[in-house]
Amino acid sequence: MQITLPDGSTRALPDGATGRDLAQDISAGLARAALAVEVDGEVHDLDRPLPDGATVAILTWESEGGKAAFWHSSAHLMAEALEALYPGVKLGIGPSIDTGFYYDVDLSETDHPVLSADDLPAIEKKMIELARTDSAFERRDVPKAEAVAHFEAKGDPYKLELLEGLEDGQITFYTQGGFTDLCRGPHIASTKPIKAVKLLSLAGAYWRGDESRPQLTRIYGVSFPKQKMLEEHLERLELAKQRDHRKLGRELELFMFSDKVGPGLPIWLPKGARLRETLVDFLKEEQVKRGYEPVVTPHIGRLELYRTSGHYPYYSDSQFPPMFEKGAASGSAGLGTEAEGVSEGAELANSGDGAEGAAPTLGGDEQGYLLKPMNCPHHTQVYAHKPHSYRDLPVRLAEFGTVYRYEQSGELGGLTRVRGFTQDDAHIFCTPEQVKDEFKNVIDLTLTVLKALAFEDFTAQVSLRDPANTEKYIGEPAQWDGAEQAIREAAAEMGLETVEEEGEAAFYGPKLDFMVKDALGRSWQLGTVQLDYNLPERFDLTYIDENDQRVRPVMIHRAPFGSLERFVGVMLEHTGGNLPLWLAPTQVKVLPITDDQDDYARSVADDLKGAGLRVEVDTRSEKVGRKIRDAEVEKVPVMLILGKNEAEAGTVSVRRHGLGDDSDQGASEVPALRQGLLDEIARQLGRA
RNA sequence: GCCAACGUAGCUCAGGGGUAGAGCAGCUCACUCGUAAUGAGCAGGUCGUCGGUUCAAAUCCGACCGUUGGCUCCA
Repeated sequence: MQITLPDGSTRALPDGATGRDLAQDISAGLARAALAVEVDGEVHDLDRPLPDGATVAILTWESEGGKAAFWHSSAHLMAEALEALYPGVKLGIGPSIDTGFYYDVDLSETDHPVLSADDLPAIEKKMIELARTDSAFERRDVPKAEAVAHFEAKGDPYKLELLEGLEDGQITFYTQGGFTDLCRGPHIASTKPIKAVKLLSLAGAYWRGDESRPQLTRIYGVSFPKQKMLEEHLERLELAKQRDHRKLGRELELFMFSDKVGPGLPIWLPKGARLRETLVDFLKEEQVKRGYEPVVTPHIGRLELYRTSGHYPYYSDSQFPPMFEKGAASGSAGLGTEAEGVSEGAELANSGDGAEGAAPTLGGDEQGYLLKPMNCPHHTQVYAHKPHSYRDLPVRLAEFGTVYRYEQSGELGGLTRVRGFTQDDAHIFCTPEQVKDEFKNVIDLTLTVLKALAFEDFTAQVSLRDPANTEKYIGEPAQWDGAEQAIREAAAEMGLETVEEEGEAAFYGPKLDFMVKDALGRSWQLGTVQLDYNLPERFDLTYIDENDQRVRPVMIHRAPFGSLERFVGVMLEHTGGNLPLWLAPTQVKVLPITDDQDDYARSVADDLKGAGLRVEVDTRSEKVGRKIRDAEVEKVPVMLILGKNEAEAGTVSVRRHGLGDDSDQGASEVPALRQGLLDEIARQLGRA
């Protein structure tokens, strides 16, 4: 038979040859490294016969598919170890993931129902012991009835439930050693290559991700073909922790949290506020250039506003409970408008079944106020305050609006998931024909912002309707087709590469999201551009078209940063806290060598401050070495070292963060330095 | 919210049934110094909160508060 390799070349093999035979045919080294094969795009076991005419790639540890097979096999190995250590354990699912593998297990009927981190080393040990037996992973087709009988005998309800969703004739078992699992595969050939295992963490995980189902114990782990690779992996995890924005935020004194203020409510310290304001100023300028008009709206709004928008009470479990006016008819829970009443409401929500239990009532006519969970309802009122002509459109209303959402306590984390945050929000009201140009305008803005921050590894995702389920979306199908096409074209014309995801659109419109990964590899959504057919309808927004007809505008929600909090968090992790000059809270630190130079240092600082730079002078009674070290630790981009020579010559000696001593000792003139820094900032902002 | 771990000085962490310890940071003094930590002294904590066990609790138990990882990667 003929097999095509990824490079297009072909090879003739005897009928019934397997992936292993192919690897062997290419080279003995490849055969040793081979973990699995990719046959016409699908990953298979090494020892399955290859179909004639297939395109086949040999997968090693270096490929994603190879790693996936390795880790998936490691999950089975862990399951085998668990069965050996904890007889009676029931197994959920155990896939490979991007960073290793996990298995969800139910230990409730074993003699060790609660697993703790202390138990993990024993499981690792057992896994290694089992791996050394060099047991083959054997695949077997199993009739459904036999599979059901197998798991009934074993008493495993989870596997039985999984079987319900599978067709007879498509069911396979894999066995290694004394362990057999329902599994589609693929697997590596044997347990032998699994040389190093580390079980990393334990977590509760609801069966099938459903809170109403039993909670299983999820064990996360990672494994490698060499001990050294595991050590390197653990080192990388340690290094990633150094870049954690929570650690950097504390060390650089950017932000904090206070138990007294409340969980998930970040407090910006002076240096963090400088950073934040710099970001805001930059974006405000870019927005003005692009035709946005700033507006300012209150932090609360009547419940009626949110009933009209549809956010209340529909999303009430993700909102802080409403405030009711004193003496209002509904005061059954005794909530007043005073601060005490409000915080008590929040506590109620915390101990109850979400805010629904906490809200005094959810009656349809309650008068009261809601802390705003988004800015759009307010902005519709700005648009609605006067009639609009098609000649006015698009109307672009921008506000750095602080919003509050009652995230579940377990969801909170650093600056990436908080309960109070500021969106760089804007709402564009336009005609359907303008949608494409508006998307282009927003993409341009977003790319400008990401470029100024040297963000390169982000992905842009276009979220489309689920074509199989069109009735759950509001608006005309033709409108959707047009809009989805407009987004695609806008992205293409702006040179933005996108991935498309069907079924990820909101019910009210398609969207374009910008996603990035944090230091630990978790994915976060930052910027977003969302089309909305819903709110203009609900608020009865209109404009008069050229035929003197009242028609609906299209609304676009957009936030290039998403939230300032999350954006700063992710940016700190990307830069490791080494912020670009334009953004650093302290841009320049002046370091006089002895106090004889203090006055000169202050005069240099004043000169630079006059040009708008953020400058500090270190006049402590310390040696320069110490002053430099502290400035380096604070990650100040520019240090100016001033001694007797500089003071006499009227020059400065420049040291850049992270670069050590530079060669121009004492050689820079202050005006040239000042201009150089200003030019550098302009370049970073794309304004050179 | 649920599962697991954690919570000791501003930070990093040690200790552990007999009422607390280090380094750094801070303050004072001396030192006036040329590219990543000058020295000495001083001060700083009701060991997250509340309750229980005990002659005695930071230590053991419970509840609560908070932090962290996970609960969306589908045999």
